[in-house]
Amino acid sequence: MTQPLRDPNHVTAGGLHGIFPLPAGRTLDICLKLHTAILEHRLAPGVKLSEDEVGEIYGASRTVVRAALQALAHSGMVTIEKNRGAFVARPSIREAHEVFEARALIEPRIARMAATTASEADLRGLQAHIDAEHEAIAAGDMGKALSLSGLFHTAIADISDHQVLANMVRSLISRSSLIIALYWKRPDTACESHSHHALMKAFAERDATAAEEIQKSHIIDLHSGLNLTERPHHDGSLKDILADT
Amino acid sequence: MTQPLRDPNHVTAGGLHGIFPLPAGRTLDICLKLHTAILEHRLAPGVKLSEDEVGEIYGASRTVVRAALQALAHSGMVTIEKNRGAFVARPSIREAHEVFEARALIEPRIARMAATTASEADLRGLQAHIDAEHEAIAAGDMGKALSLSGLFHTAIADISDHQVLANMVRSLISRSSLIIALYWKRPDTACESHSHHALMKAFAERDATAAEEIQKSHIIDLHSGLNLTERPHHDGSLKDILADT
DNA sequence: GCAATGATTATCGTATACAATTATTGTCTA
DNA sequence: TAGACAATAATTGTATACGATAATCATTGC
Repeated sequence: MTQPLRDPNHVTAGGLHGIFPLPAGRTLDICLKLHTAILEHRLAPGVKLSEDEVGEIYGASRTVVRAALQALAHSGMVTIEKNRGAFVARPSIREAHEVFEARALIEPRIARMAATTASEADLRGLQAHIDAEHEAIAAGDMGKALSLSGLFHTAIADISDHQVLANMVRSLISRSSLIIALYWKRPDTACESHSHHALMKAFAERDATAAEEIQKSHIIDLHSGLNLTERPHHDGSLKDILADT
Repeated sequence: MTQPLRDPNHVTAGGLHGIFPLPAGRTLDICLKLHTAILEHRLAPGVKLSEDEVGEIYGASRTVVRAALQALAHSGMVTIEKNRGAFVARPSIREAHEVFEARALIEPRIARMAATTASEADLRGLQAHIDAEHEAIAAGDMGKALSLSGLFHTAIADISDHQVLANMVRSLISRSSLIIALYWKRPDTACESHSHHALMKAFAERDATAAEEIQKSHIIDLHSGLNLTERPHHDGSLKDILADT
């Protein structure tokens, strides 16, 4: 009988658990809310997250907000600067390369494992994920579509049943969301969802080798879809946000 | 010109930076002290880390101790249970397998990269590491020897110059220390240091492929040196500590 | 007009106090 | 004596207050 990797009262809700080893509570709530806001590109890289401000929004004291921000810093989504505060992270070009190199190493292995462990219910869940993604694209909600695209990868990680690697993947995907916000070439391209379909097919056929290779080339595609030759256009400061008007 | 991955005031001292994205200060100090204490097996898995107690030892208030414990929880060295407190983590058998599987995936790649990027100074540094390890073994300080053995792997990760993967390796090695404390078969075996020698040789010859394969089999060896069939002998509770007498 | 400098303001770092929860101990009863 | 229950003690969760640091802006001198 296998025992859980961490304590059971470490939340398992929402599907994006695991990166935050926090007991359930308001701290975890704030983590999750900020996390999804970043994943949906409603919080741009570089935006300042003042403790007082966040605390007022969510009705919590600075103590709990601080803990949440530090947790987010550990997962790489937030940068904390001494005596200056917390900001939504702004991954460098170098970090962008490294994150996608790491994904290209880990995720194909994850896909291989998931291909053998996926249940029928898992496959239906993945398909529902793809459908929701299409729906969001049709509705023009690009933030949500991108978020779901990432969540598809984390769902595979969950299916693989390798919690250590799955947590790494989750962290990498969260950072990828920031990287895409900063460096994505074609803002309105339908996000490679045909790769996701191909993966689904490999899973359905229990073809582990195919799943591994599809995932690898998919991530290399994503990597090459980035413009990593120049500094990002806007850096999150108010000046740059309003520069277009 | 490459820019640093994180903010420069995120400490770079001591060689085990990187897992703790904290600004320099007392919180980071306490993190590092507890971290090395765990790595040197002076803090056994399951030991309770009371906030008041730790705070009194290091002369800090609970606020800063709490932050340190949460940081350690994020790197997987500490488990926090709601309303019960923080404990040195006690990795399950399953997690032990997963950690070494992850290492077997990532570290060979790291070794390959390090073989091409290592400078002469890097090689001298690694050799010094090995020497220090031998010295500790000769002095009978097994805790320090084991700690240095792990630090050898993190040193390679640093040399590889891939910060994202290097941080993952650091976290995995820290957890490996706990796993070894719980599951190591032969308490007094000279810890495979001949593998480290072989790696050094591959680095010196710039043989990336050899380095990759040596590292892979080295980690598989470590994995197979664990007794992962039964629950750990003692779990940190008084009952189990005194059960032998 | 522009740059340097000093006071002001806002924000973070830390300590401490109180509330909530859990663990322990002592007592009672079957 | 073993088990259940209640009171007590200890520890964590959270809020708030104070001191320290950095950014801002007005003022002054060139």
